[in-house]
Amino acid sequence: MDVAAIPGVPDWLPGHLEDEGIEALYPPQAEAVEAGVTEGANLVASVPTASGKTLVAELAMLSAVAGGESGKALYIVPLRALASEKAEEFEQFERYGVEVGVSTGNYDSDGGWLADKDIIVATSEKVDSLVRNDAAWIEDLSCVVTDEVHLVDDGQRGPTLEVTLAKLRQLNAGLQTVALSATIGNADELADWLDAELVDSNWRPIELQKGVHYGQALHLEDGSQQRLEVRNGESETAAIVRDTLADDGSTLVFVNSRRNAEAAARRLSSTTRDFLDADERETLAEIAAEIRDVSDTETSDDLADAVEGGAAFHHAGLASDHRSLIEDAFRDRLLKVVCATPTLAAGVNTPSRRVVVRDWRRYDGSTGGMAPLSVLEVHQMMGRAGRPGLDPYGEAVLLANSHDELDELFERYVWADPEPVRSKLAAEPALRTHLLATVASGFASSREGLLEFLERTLHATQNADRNELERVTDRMLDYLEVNDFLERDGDQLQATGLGHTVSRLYLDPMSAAEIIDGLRDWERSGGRTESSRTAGETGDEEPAGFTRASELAANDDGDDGPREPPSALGLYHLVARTPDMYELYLRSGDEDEYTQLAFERETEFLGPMPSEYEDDRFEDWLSALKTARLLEDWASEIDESEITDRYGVGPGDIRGKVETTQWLLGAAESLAGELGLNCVPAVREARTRVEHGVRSELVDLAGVRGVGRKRARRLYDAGIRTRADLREADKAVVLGALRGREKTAENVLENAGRENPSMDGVEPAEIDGIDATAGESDDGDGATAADDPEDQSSLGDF
DNA sequence: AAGTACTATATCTAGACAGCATGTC
DNA sequence: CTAGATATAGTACTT
Repeated sequence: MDVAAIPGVPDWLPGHLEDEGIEALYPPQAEAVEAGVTEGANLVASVPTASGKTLVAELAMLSAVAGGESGKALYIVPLRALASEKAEEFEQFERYGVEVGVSTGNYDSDGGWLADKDIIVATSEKVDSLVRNDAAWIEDLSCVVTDEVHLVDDGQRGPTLEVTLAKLRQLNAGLQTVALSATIGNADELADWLDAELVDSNWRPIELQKGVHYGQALHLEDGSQQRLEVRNGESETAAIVRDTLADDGSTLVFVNSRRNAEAAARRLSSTTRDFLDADERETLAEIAAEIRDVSDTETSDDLADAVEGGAAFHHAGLASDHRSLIEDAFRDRLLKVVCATPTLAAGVNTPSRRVVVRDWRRYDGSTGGMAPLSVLEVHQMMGRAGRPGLDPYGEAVLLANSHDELDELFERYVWADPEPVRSKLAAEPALRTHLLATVASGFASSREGLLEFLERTLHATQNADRNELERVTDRMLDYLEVNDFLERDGDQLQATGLGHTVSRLYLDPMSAAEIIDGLRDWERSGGRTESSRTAGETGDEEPAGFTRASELAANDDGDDGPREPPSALGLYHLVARTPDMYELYLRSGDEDEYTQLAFERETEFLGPMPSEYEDDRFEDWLSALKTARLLEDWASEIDESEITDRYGVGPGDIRGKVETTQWLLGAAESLAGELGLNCVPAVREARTRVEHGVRSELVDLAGVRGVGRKRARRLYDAGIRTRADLREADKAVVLGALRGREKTAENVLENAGRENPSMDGVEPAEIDGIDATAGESDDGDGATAADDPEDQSSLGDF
């Protein structure tokens, strides 16, 4: 189809597309247009990665935005990183007056309110949250596009997407719904659910050959074979990487664990190293240096070492700066190999000439062994092969080490159709969250109303039998009522004040209940007590250190009155055991170590400690303790490298934990405030400490922009203890504490509100323990966290 | 004594969304 | 119903 023939789009669009070199639509795009996607029709497009889904979305959104006075389009993505990536793509339309905005949990576009934007990109949870909080512009939407809609199959996050789409469609009867999916077996059911036209196609702009390597040959799905020799002492993967490099192509290797990714990258770097020219070596060395600057950890070092040889690993333990450095270097063809966990299969666009799916089984504790990856997941990985416009074709390869496995892999993955996508809504965690939110934001006010609302979900489309859904619904309504989030009056359901708060805070009601119980228990019991005793003990013999409150004595005059506030560790533990925080893995030896810690610090925990004999619960509780101590270490200014070492995590994991803790403690503060509890200041302090990674005495200083944990400590040690001190202090001392960096010092003073921050002519004072010439490089803007990676003064992910 | 090659054994396991408030002349 | 790669310690053998 000629671009000039597309109906319903703005006048400028055909010219724009031609400028971009697009003269004709790809077949699936043309099908979408014929199905009316530019004329308001609902559409489900099930097409391979990189086959032009984005243009379909753009056509839909632009036609919707251009059409009406207040038309507005929403683009829903599964990951924050995709939100920014997509928004950047859409910004090409800003020159035609189409404003693009982003909204995710940690980032809102600057330059005005979302209501002023024409296209808004957001994660599904953010959209859900915006609906719960009555964002006014939601009713102005004329088009919603959902990317990667097959993720409704995900047990954890799928229900959110499903319910959110149902809500958007209920709010706005005329809403055009476009859903983009990977190729799946039952796209027709999704179309059925969304009352949509269906484009179901396997067409790709670049040929993709799937195959299996076995022995000395690559067996391709078209029946052909290529000789691909594995040399002595060389791994199969290395042989493929070498073969691809001989043709000047790069390889993406998917493996099943972080450790495997790191080991594979290290080994493969000796293969790739031989193929680098002098320029590449130099640029890679620069990138390696940037990587080391991101964080001073072993992970960072290992990554930099591999990168110097032209290989890299990629997984969620990396800091986000690490990840984008790797992604960019791979796109620029500097890196010849990236060994990745599934982060990269679902994440930002990083195509490659060849893809090797090295591991097709992954450990799964719930099945007690290695479970095969789903066909969809493997196909998603394979779909990364072939860079549009750069490669003549893509190849995706599985590895077999027996003839039987060769056959099995062809059956199981190469020739197989992806599993059908199934709604996971009828599960307790999903329903307790979404039932409460649905009632709280007024979509239903009775059990029948709820069930009627649930008719709009994919679950209802896929399941004729409503029994299961009703059964779980009833159980969860009881749960919500018992915990005082919902009130029932006859048939009527109403959210309590608390229920509204929980829904708006975006907490799992079970997390809220845990937090509320913990905080209340603490206040009721005077800071420690019976309930912090091991539940399995009868109480005749109190463990040592059990009666701290009596030692503190001052207010020990009864049941009420001010209490000793909970400790940071206690609060971190409280939020760490909530279902909204995912658990750290307990390694061998950890169990003993944390059991001991649990008894040493018994008085600090909020709520009862489960008995050691309740295996599962106790283990979860210990795992939360491990997380809590990690957070406490972070909030005690322990070095990042020490923490990654001690807990066996990567720098990215620390950031992730810190971020979740900030959110949950923020929520805890709101709940405590609403319930009139006394611990609000303690909660706030624990949150601020974890946010900046500082002890309490630095909280004020670390709140100054440009001052992170390291700089705050240096300033403090130089005698500057508060933001106010910063406004008054001797500039020489400030400059000395900041290791002689003038720009940094000026910026910090300015951010602290000092009248004249200029450092002209100021000589840094000598300060004990600070080497004025060491470390910190001055890159010009001085006050950002980036010039001193250890500062970690900002949490920005983008 | 140090290096090498090999084997037995222990260890460990993917990912990642969400609140709020509020600034500055 | 279902494990396998890697790190590490240990061992035998060579140089």
